Amino acid sequence: MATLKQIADLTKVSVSTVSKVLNGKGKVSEKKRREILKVAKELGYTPDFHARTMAKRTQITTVGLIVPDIINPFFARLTRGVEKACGEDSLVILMDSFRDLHREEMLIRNARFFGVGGIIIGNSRVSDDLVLEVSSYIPVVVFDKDYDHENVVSIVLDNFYGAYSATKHLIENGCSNIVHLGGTYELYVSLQRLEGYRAAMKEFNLKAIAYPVGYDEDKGYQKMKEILSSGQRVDGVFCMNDLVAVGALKAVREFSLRVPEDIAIVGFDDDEQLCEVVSPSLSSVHQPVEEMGEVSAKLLFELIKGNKKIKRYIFSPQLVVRQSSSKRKE
Amino acid sequence: MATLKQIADLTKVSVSTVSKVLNGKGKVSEKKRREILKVAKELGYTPDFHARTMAKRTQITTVGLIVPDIINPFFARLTRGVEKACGEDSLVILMDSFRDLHREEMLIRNARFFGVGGIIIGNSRVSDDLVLEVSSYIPVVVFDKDYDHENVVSIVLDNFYGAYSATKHLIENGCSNIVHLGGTYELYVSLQRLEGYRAAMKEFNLKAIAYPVGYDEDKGYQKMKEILSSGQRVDGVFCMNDLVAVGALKAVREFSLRVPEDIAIVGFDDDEQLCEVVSPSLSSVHQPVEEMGEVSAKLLFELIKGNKKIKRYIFSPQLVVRQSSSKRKE
DNA sequence: CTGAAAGCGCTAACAC
DNA sequence: GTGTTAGCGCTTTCAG
Repeated sequence: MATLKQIADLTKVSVSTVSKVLNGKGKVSEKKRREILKVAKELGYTPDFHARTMAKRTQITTVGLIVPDIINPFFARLTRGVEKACGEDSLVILMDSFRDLHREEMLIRNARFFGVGGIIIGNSRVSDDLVLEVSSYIPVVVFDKDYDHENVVSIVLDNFYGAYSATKHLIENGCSNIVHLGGTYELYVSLQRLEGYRAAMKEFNLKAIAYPVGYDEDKGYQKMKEILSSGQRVDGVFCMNDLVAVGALKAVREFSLRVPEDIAIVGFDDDEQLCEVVSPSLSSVHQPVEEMGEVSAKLLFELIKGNKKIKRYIFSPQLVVRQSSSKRKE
Repeated sequence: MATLKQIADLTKVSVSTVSKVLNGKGKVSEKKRREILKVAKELGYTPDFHARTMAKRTQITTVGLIVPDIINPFFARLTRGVEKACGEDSLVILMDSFRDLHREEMLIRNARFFGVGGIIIGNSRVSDDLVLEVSSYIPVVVFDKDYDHENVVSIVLDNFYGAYSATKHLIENGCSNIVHLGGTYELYVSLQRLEGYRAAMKEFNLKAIAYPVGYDEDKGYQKMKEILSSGQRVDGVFCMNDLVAVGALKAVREFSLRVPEDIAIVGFDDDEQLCEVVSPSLSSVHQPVEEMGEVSAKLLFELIKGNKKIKRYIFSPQLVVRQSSSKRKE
């Protein structure tokens, strides 16, 4: 790597003169300037990033974004949002844990050695201790869970409301035997959605029937098949996420039942790529993921700047009605 | 930010002693060591990344990964691969151009000021001039196109072969009136796939009928509807990508034709999330994207290390047969 | 054991 | 106009 000094030696001037020319500052004779520019180009000179940020006061802040799985559209969208919030003067260092919790903790713990100004943890499963530990060194943004530490802000989605409105929608569209295919209950998010579902059912004096199912298509498929085989009366299904819903949809079709006429289905997350491709298209509770990513980055910048006022930011999900649950008023 | 000097002052020792303790090097009296560790923790000391990389010889190499759209599963997978290749000692700076060519060029041009060791350009539309310009400063890995410059290596997929084998597969499964819904022909990739299709058709003395259609679902849907409305005989469709194929599938279903019995369909890219969710599931030509990402990172590291021997790396796609084109032998 | 000193590459006063 | 100097925060000889 070419350095200022090399250029200086080659052109018989001082380092500072070279620096001036290359940065277009101060006055330098046209002759030297030409010579310097020429040599710099020949050498393919590129200023050393680290040296420069050390010498200057003004740093480019880099944010460490830790996701469990960049292939998952949810996190890809989140990433997009974060990227958007980083204008010209911030960089995103992406760290994928490949769904390995151990690796994830390692990444979080090491992040501070990589010169990031702060980190965004796009996952709700991190241990509280780790968050607290890391936040004593650098600002942290986390999702889905509140922390009362001055270097941490959390972004939460109103899962309760999302589940509530999805369930209510099913009810208002004529369903009365609505089951909930939920996530495993050790996850906070799953519990909140379960509660939202229950609240809506209770409000209309309907019996809540919920199963902890899981998070992928097959889980939804298997459980739904089981339910239908058992002869249990069902005319509506509210699912933990879109994948589970797609699985349920598959099972319903196998039983030659119509969606939404016989059974209406609503998912959660609103992965458009998925919801609009299946037929009938799937109604789902939309999370403003991209916006959430954008806001998390902005809040991180605030934290880095020293603004300690913000503790959390709540987003409201919104139901997107598609074919799988509409026109069902009887 | 706490510095070594602050700790040194507070503990009445020299900077170098503090450095030794914090790095576990050299011999330091137990008493001082304790004191230093204690103060360091209190201050929430974190070594300055830039200062450290400057002082040490051993740098963490960071790779700049430029993608047009991280939400697109193709690029998400590519990113995954790159991440995988970066072990403990490399970081990925992700830069999303949001499909804005102008922004993309800006990102590529600026990358070198961010201290990256090299960049991977996950897009085939960049201008040759830009690639050449940037590669005079830092190593570059590009896709789909060859360059004869010592600081550039390219990763290419054998699109011709992929298209050829997909088409041949359709023929061998009993199709003879096979149309190709292709991409726009200004894209190199589209042309290669078109040629592969043609080659296979020619080999079996069948008439090639190809249309430049585009890249999204709606394009495939519209064109297929048009074709079916026209009464043209069709029993097989080979599409530019999976989205187009899904669109075509939709159109075929609307005409109450069976897939694959009446019309078999094959896509390209093998986006599993998509292919396995539609029904019937979609056959597709698989690109080993993740592996491509991994290899591109590895080659970039070679380039950075000074290995100038590798110029390009070719990947072979592989057909994945699913319901939309199978069991059709008559 | 401990610390002074040099230096990584660059910037920014401040002299000349 | 141009060069000297003093750091930025850290690591690493090398004396003591």
